Amino acid sequence: MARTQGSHSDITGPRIREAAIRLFARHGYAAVSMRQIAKDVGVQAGALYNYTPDKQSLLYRLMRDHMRELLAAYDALGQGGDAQDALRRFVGFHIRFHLERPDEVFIAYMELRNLTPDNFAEIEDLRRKYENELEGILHQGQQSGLFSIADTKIATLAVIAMLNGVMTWYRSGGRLSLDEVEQAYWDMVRRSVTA
Amino acid sequence: MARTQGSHSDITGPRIREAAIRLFARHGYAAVSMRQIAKDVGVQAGALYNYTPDKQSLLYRLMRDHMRELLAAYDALGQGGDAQDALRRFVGFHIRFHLERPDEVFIAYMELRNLTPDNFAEIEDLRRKYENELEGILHQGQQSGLFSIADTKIATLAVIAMLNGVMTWYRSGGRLSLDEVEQAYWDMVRRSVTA
DNA sequence: ACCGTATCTGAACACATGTTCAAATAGAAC
DNA sequence: GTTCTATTTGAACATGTGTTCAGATACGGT
Repeated sequence: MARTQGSHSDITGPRIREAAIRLFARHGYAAVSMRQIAKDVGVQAGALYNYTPDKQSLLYRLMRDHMRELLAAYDALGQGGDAQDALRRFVGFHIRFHLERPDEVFIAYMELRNLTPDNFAEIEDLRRKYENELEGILHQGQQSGLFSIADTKIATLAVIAMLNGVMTWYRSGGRLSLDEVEQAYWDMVRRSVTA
Repeated sequence: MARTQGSHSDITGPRIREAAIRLFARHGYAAVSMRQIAKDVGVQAGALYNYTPDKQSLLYRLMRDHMRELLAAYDALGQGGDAQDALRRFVGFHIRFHLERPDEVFIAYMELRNLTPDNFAEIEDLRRKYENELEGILHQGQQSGLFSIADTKIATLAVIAMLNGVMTWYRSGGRLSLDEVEQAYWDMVRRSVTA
């Protein structure tokens, strides 16, 4: 026995991605075996190697694609307005983008230590690019007198950490709507940097 | 060959703890084997089982003890002053306590998913207790008109997330002193909740 | 000096791991 | 209908996993 019905690269490829994302997010990269992923897809373990050279690359590509999507989506937002407008745009974007992909986000910042040094460096580079977008906003607001920030680097990381916290508890259909959550975080972020 | 020179429960026990903390923090619970821990201690894998019934309990006790220490240390801080004083005390305590134990902290919130359901529930209970301390402060400040917070539950988690961010970047001997870091975070936290 | 016990070793167990590959087959192209 | 190739299987490989345990040994008490 070998090739099964309905087998095709266009189908199996994405299904492997989806299964890996779900399983890595749920149990962690190290705790998930190639056989578990294969079983979830409905295929034997060996078949996975038509789509990834090894387990490490599977993780790396997941994270790399996620970070690229993040940067591309933020870029597509466009610019305009003053620093406060830009900050508000950033907060809203960050919350919504991340809540739409909880599994990818979880992986992207929980599995960094399971990347090889080379892969780690590349992902870190992408992450830095995103942080720089926020730091640029804060820096500009500080220059123009709109914000009052002791250290823009600290503030950047503090704001991102604060926003990331939303993923540890928010569940759609819960007590608060997405708009209410966004409003609450925006209030806190705005006040934490405003002069 | 068997029992080696200088072997004693009082020595090996703590060394196993320390090795497990370091290795779990560095590579993750699932990626660290009992043999690696044993090698780090300078002992055979079998010897570990004089100190822990199994690998899971090793992780659980690490996290449980850490959370208990956290709660005990915060309790020992004492009370007094208004909500703003209490909040300042909380911020300073949280930053300092967590920066003193980066490995334990890392484990305590990265390895939750590797706990059995029972163990997970117990750790979550302790974490909740700690969060309630902060929520109490915010709630009291809101009642007394000192703070202006839309939702104390969100604010609690946002503040803790913000403070936890410090551990992702702070290194002693870096650009900023501990006092400067504490001051910067306190400024942001205060402004984010103050009326 | 001897004994008893706490402590550790080393080997073993059964099973899981990532990865490779010849052989088998389903679907596309003609 | 035949051929060709992309795709999958199933078995195998070497190594690693958590855990157990009989036997060996060093230390504390007498």
